[in-house]
Amino acid sequence: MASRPAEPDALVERFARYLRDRRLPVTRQRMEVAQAVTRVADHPSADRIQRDLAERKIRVATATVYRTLELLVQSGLVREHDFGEGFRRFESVSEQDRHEHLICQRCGKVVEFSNDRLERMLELIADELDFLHRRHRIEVYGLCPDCRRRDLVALRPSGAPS
Amino acid sequence: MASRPAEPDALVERFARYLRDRRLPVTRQRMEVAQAVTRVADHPSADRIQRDLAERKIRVATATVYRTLELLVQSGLVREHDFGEGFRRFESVSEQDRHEHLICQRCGKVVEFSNDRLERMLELIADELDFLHRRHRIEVYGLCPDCRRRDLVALRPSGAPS
DNA sequence: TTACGTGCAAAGGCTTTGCAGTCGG
DNA sequence: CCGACTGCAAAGCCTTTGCACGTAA
Repeated sequence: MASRPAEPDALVERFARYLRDRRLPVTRQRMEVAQAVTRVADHPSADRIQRDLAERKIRVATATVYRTLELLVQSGLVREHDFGEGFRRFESVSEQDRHEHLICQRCGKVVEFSNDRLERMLELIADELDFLHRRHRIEVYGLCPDCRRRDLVALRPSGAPS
Repeated sequence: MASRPAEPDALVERFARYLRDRRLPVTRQRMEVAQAVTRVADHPSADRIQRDLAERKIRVATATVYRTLELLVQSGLVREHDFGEGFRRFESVSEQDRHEHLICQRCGKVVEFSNDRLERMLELIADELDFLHRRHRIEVYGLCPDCRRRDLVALRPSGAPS
């Protein structure tokens, strides 16, 4: 179900092409950030991306990380999310791959799912209300299988849950 | 379709009861903020609420607005939204009233809609993935009828859109 | 060469926190 | 009275901006 991120190299390559098409410099930093977005699993934040690069001894300034992410989003190669955590997350998009998210409220894990009927319904609903549908997002918050199980176990021994 | 906010007085009253039940002080500021959330249309931000109160010559500190909103959210009487604008919005909830949002990307207008099938589908999908569904949100971004029309008009006269 | 990018640090916008004074129950 | 709240200002967090220097093409 859940889509794997686009091949890192594929995204980097497409980003490079995007930049060249616009006569924009293809810099080391831009390529590194693009690569990190696909390399780091689970919808990384800007900070997470920067730390991933740091671990690999690649120093890129915070401002550059943000500026590059903005370019990636504009290019359509990366999707931006706000799960209400106080910071944004990013995710590489392999085209024609629409999917939504389940977010675990306990451990923060993010799982993807897709359902065509769901997507189409929203377009219809927008249409009925005379809205021009451009994009949408669907997020389900709850407990992932692991945390859900852990909850049950925690409840069993004695009496009341916290 | 779109639900009207709960009667202001109803919400204030229920909030007061909520506080009393927990032996928490029912203060003037708390009641004013609660009232403002339902009075101000269109999913106000904390700032919007504070300014609404200021216009009515009611001075409530920013911190108090935020602290009260947190209580309101915890009480379940108010829903919190993050439409990715860099700030949060709030909305009073008249119970058993589940609805989702259409957000105009041009003028920021927010329209509500509800669709039971949609809601149920998400519960089913979560279930299939062994997730415990607690809540979800669905947001459609696009152009409201007005802005959509304005766009057409703007395109008609001569050649290219801006 | 030259426009555009990068790093750095400072500034910004929203939200939270610490603390002394105040007030609801 | 006492615990909880309020206002105020400062601090926090993520993100953006200004500017001098560096670099892709």
